[in-house]
Amino acid sequence: MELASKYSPQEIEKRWYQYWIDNKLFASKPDGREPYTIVIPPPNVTGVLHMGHMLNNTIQDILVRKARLDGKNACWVPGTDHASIATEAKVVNRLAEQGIKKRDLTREEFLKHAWAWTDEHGGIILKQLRRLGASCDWDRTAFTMDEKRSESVMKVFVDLYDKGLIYRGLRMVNWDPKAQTVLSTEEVIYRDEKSKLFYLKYYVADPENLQSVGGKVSIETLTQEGNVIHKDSKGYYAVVATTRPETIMGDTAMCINPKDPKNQWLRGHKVIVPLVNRVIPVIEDRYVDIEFGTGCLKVTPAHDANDYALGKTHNLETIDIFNPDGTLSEAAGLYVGQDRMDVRKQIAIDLQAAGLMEKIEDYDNKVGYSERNSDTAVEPRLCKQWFLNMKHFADIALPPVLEGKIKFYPTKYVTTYRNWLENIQDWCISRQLWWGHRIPAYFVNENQNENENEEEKYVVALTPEDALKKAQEKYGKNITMDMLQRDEDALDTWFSSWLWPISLFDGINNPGNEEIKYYYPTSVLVTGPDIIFFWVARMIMAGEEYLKDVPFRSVYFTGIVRDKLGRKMSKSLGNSPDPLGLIDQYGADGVRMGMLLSAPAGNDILFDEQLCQQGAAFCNKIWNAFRLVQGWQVDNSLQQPLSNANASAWMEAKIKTAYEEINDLYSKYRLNEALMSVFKLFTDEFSGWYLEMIKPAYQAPIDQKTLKETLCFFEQLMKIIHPFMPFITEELFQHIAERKDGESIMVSPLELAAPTAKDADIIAKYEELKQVVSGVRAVRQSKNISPREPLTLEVVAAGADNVTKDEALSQTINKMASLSDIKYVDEKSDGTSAFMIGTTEYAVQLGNLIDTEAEIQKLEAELKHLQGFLVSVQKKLSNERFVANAPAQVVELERKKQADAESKIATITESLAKLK
RNA sequence: GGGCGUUUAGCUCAGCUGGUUCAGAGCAUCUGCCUUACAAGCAGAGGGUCGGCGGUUCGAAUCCGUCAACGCCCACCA
Repeated sequence: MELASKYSPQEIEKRWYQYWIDNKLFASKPDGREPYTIVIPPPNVTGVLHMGHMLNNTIQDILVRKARLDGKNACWVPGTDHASIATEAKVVNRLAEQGIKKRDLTREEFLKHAWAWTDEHGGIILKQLRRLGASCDWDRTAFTMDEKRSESVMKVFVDLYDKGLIYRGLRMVNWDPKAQTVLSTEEVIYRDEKSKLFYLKYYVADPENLQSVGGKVSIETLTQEGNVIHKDSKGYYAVVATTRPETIMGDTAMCINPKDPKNQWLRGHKVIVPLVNRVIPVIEDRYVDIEFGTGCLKVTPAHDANDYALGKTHNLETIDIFNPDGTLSEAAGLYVGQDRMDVRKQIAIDLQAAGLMEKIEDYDNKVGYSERNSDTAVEPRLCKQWFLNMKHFADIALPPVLEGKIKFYPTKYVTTYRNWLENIQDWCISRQLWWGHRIPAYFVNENQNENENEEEKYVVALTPEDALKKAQEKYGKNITMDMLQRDEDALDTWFSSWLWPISLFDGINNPGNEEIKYYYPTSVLVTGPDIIFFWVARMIMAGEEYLKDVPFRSVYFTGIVRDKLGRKMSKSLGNSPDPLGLIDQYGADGVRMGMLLSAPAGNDILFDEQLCQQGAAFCNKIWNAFRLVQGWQVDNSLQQPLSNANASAWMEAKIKTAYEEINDLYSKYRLNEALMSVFKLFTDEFSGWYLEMIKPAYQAPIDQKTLKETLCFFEQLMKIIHPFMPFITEELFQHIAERKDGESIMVSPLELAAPTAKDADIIAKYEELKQVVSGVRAVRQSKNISPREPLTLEVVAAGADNVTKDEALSQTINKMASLSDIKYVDEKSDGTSAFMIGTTEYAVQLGNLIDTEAEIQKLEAELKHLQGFLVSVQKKLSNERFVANAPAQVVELERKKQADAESKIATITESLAKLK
């Protein structure tokens, strides 16, 4: 069969993927083998594949394929996440484009649209993963909102409520005015922002009493005591610095630090909120930072978490001036209906016009934004929500990581994890969204009348029937079904994700079933450190709570994929390549290698398309190496030459040794290094040296044994490469030998013995051999001699153990270095160029090509280097403290270095003398 | 403000508990080769005071201290 000289992946990749699917090679069922389980971090159901997914899923596929090759029962479970906020926002936007407003729809109508969108876009991303070669068990594909997963979520909610771990409470929470929902603290990201610090005038409401403050002292005295008193034509006033002037309508106090000498004069007084003209008390609290601004703080209990705390302590009124969409409410009295950001601009102007603005300064501020709506600032808001008590979960989730039951790669994230858990806050799990798992709580509304102040009555139950029963037990027999109203809110997406490793195997609905027992705990989780709190930690919590065991044994944290300049990939920069386009261009194998080459665990990867090119080139290399081997004609009458037998022994030793290293790297998740080892093993050792050693002369046949061994090596190498490059390796695996239909490299274990001391000896011999060959080649290069021009090599005063003394090895040297002869001499001839390997001198006869002057220069340079080296060694050895303190081995080594250097110097000096 | 991490060749990184000529790899660069497997290739070569300073030690890229730059995470300074 004739193979093209260039490897073209497109057709081959498509064909083998179909073959794997047809033969159910990705499918897994519990059996007697050791399980190896990975659950995919479910991408958003409406998402599209990006470079981050490529990296993450390439890594997972490599690990899964490696496990499969090692004979484990590998199971990689795919699925998607409903991503409630993101998806709901997309649906809302899409509806808006059609002129439909969410609020005009009923919940059911809205959900119909959402499901339509999901069905339309859902799973596109999973299809794209197939192009990459992802070996997921597709029959297991799950969705966080499918029946089993939803049921699990409901059960867990009810269970945790019954355990007293879920509660409903009035808290200051983070409100996203765009999505109009609450967010958890983790979903708020703080960004530095250049903003303004406004200094507002709060006039003292009762100036006539000022002098009496602090015991009938005068203004002058107060000033002398360190008070900073402001006064203008309109009277005395305090100055309050704020970044949010639009919230003054919600001010219900001004606060000073009781120890602040600047503001003693304000104690016990009342001040007037500018523009609003409301009179508010001056309260005192040590919370206030004396150094910040003027030391006067406006207190807006409804719109700031700290102010809320102050309000509670000092019994202040709470005025909520915002509507849920971020516009000003009736309660504000001013600017009603306008957006808070517009009001901020406008009120600054109005304050200034009214002479109520002392000054405006530039200020670097931190502003919280929704993790999902990065353009909308989060608003602190007071409302009733559902919370999960995290203290309990932190207590059960910390030990497994600290004790190493779960290993993090890289380990530095253990600290991050611990810090978070040790300072954890309760998790707000309710969201004012429709797309998601509806909270199974039922409010009992006896008079069918919403009243904020009335104490809430509710029950939590799996079904309306259960709810009714519970409600009757709790609130009396008179409760009827139509008095029950199910909570409109949905749960935070992560409240379903945290069950993922359990719910995928139905471990909540069907505890102790065969699958959960077999596949759980999963082997490894591959994900980004950005969701260590959102997801990783919470899965550990759920695992410990429901299975009393960790959800995974290791976590491999990948980095962020950046462009080669280190910038994040983004649509606006246009620096994010289209993953499928890359696969079209370089083949999936090439792209996989490109992704992996620069991706140590936990480091950001600087993606450079060039690396995909290198991957594609490697495929081509493999392809052509195979072309070479399969083109050889066998002559059964030929005996295997000794040189081939030796080369074969060497190659075997080399593969065994490399394989051991590679396995070690796998175990440490150092996949990029493993790939590099694989790459060098194939390119340098196998193709560059071994194949060249055994390659028959042009059109000459090869002996059967060598060919058989070579094909065996080839197959072993394909198996070693397979996890990284599944397609080309499957293709060649099928070419190497007759395979039955359904056979696959995927499930053909590679069993190699551990390397022995004998292997190490062989490898050492061949390293020396390579050095001799390279030495000769270097002489050729520097003298501009054709690679094919036969040369004679002299070995000066060769010991019995010199490589060239071995018949087989010397044959190989002759072949690789194009030598016509190797001669053993006591003294090298005239007209040679020499080099040293260890303490042996080799000389290439050049006849009249020799340039004596250049030769002398070369030797003198080397001599100088050696003499310098010798001095440093001697210095060490003449240091008594070194000889006394260093281990004997080390001293011995230095002695050997000294002896070797002296011997080399002698040789070179002699050569120089001769040349001169 | 607190914590963590990084700094080694032009680029990306490896160098574990100090001691093999330890200063490495891949890519890039330069030079020579269209040698019938592969020019997406082969052969050869150059290139670094291991961020700065100080210390411990017979010996430091490696351990300690300190400074600097960069990055990440956490934190209620309006």
